[in-house]
Amino acid sequence: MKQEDSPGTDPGKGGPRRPRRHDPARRTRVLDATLGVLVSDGAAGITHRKVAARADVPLGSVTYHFASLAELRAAAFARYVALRTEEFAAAFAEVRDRPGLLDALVAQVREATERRRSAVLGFELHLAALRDPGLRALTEEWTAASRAVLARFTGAVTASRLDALLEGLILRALLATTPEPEEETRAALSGVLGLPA
Amino acid sequence: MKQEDSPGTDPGKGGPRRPRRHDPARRTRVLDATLGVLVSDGAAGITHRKVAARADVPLGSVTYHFASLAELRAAAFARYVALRTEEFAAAFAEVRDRPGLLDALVAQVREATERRRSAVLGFELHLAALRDPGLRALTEEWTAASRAVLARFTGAVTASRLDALLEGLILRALLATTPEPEEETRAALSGVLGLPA
Amino acid sequence: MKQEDSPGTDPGKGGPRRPRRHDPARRTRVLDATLGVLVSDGAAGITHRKVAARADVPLGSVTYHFASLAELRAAAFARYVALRTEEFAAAFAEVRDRPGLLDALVAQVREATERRRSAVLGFELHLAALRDPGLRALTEEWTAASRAVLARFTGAVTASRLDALLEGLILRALLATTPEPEEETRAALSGVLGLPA
Amino acid sequence: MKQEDSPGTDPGKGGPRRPRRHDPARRTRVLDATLGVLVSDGAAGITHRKVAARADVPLGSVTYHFASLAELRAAAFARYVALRTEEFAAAFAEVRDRPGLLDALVAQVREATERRRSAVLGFELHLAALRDPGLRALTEEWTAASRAVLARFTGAVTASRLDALLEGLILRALLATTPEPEEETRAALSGVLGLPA
DNA sequence: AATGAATGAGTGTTCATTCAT
DNA sequence: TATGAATGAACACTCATTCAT
Repeated sequence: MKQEDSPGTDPGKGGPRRPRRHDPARRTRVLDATLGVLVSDGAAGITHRKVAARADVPLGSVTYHFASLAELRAAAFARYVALRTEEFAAAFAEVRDRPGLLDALVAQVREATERRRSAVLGFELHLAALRDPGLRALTEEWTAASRAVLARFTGAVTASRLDALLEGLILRALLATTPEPEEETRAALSGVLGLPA
Repeated sequence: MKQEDSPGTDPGKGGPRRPRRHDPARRTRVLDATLGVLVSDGAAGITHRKVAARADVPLGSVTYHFASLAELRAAAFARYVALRTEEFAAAFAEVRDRPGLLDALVAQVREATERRRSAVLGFELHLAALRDPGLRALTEEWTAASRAVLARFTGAVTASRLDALLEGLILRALLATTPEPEEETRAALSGVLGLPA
Repeated sequence: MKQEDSPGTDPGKGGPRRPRRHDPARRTRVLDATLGVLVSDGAAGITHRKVAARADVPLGSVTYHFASLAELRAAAFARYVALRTEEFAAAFAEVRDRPGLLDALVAQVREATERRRSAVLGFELHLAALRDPGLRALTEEWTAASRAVLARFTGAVTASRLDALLEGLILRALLATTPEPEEETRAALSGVLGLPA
Repeated sequence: MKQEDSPGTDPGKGGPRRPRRHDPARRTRVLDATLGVLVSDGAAGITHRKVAARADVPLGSVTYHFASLAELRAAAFARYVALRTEEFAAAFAEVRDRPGLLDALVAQVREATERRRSAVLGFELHLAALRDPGLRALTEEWTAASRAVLARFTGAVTASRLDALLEGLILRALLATTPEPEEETRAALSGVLGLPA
């Protein structure tokens, strides 16, 4: 909270100093840092200072690239949706039939508990959008993209049901202290898919 | 340490003054005010000041009854679960058969969009519990209570699926800009219940 | 910060409950607790709550027995002086000659570093009296009593010098990270006493 | 987040308004204000607000330059030691022989009662260091510097005794309601110096 | 006589934002 | 273009004190 020494000198304590100028990836690095803060501290825990520290950029750099906290938050959520949508599509890219689809869906639930990070971000976005209609477009886009991935195998109606159930299953899985057996997850999804349990 | 106005006088700005001592229901009123703030501003938006203003009690009264914000938040969530559990049970009290159950479930989704308040509180609790394991006991208790209500009609396994699907459907319904037709909701739930769509 | 259960019941968690009425030693217990807080947190760190907790009496009991914090502080200092004066006199009660006096004085310095508590209290009183003339009478009384003890062996003038040097030596001893050898302490006091080093 | 008055206008209540930006000496002014508060109210009486008011800077400026109160306090004490050490050295700069040294020492005691300010600061530092080992380095540095000044005339051993006695004499002088005659002070110091009284 | 609920001023600290450089 | 000093509102929390019981 005070720069005692001139920048560029004293490479000594506390990590690399900052001779950084011209840093084209900075915007992206700031957004990734923002997602990190979002996971740790929630949407309301995002502050310019925390983001700047995590991205290792000067405080002024954050306010320079993003006019307000709200803009920063929205941009970070948008980046999350872009990343997550791609990831989701990739998870189903190799799927060829219904049993394969079921496997992939079950894996989604399992992986959510293994890497809470992404799931927490998703719920943060949901809750933020519940309050801020400005984010609603983003959540709809996301939902539509997810359904489109699933609809390739099932048709729109079933895709929609699957998607809702998936959401509910992931939330339950994240909150459970004793995890449900994977067979039950599989059976629940099978039912909606019209497959034998 | 500085008495700006004599008590009882100056009803001028900002509403009625406060001759209130001895107020046994105060704790509860503070909790209800906290739930109100929670709905408006989210878990991180809870502040002693907002709660005090909404409950029409002095600031010190909030900190007196709840040693910390975390304690206040936890107590408010606990009150929500108690209220919501009772409400949920009541909604299924008159149900006698599977078609009746289906009606009641569909009504839950419909009502969530009509009275966002309670649904938002539920998701706030979920997200808070995702970060704070201390709240996990409360969410588990809540989930168990909800499943118990449903299990009366369906058995434990189906109740669990219904509960997860219900959660997902409600979230989707709350976030949708164009609401899904109620028939689709009904059909999705019917599938899990094993009823003809 | 809230008494959930009726007093007298629940002897369970957190130490003995409080069936205490009629407690004639309470005033004294409160004062001793105040001295404890004084040592830990300094004169400005005294609060009704800390004192009440340490004395295991209800908050109201402290304000009941002592009309204000200042009164409580003054009473605690007075108790300290009474205790310390007696202790000091006792330390010299068996002294019969100058060499014995020297030994006793050196012991005072040594013991100050061993039991910082009393020394810290003494300096707290000095500093408080520096600001609050109302405490000056107490410090003078204390100084006079100390000098009187020493004067029994040395006459008033030397007693006064000894007392001042003792104060300085104790302060230095308390603050030194590497303690001075006891021989040096002995030599310094010897000089004032007119004894061969 | 709320601009009550436009900057530069309203010179009305409470002194001149603040168009002050760019103020490189601000850190030092804040430290001097802190020493002022320290003298008036003691170490525990230091608050950001009192310091800000005394330095005539906004509250945020104090917290900006000093990350915590403890840091502010430590920096203020360090500044005091620097100033006081220089002053002490200056007081003995012209001393050429033992009688001159005695005069200078007696003057130190006399001046302490005349300008209590500095003496009080010294005792505040002692007491603070008694509790906070982090300040011990500062007090040791100070003691070493003082002894070094005196040792120029007397050798290390006598310097140490003189220093301790000086401390005790000053404390007694500050607390006495009826001041001791200067001759007694002189005699006490003479004894340690090995000069004829 | 004794208690603890109640109150609101005051604390340290964090922060979004502005702006001179 | 980019930075960080600067500002004041807001925050959680502590507290001396008052007062109804």
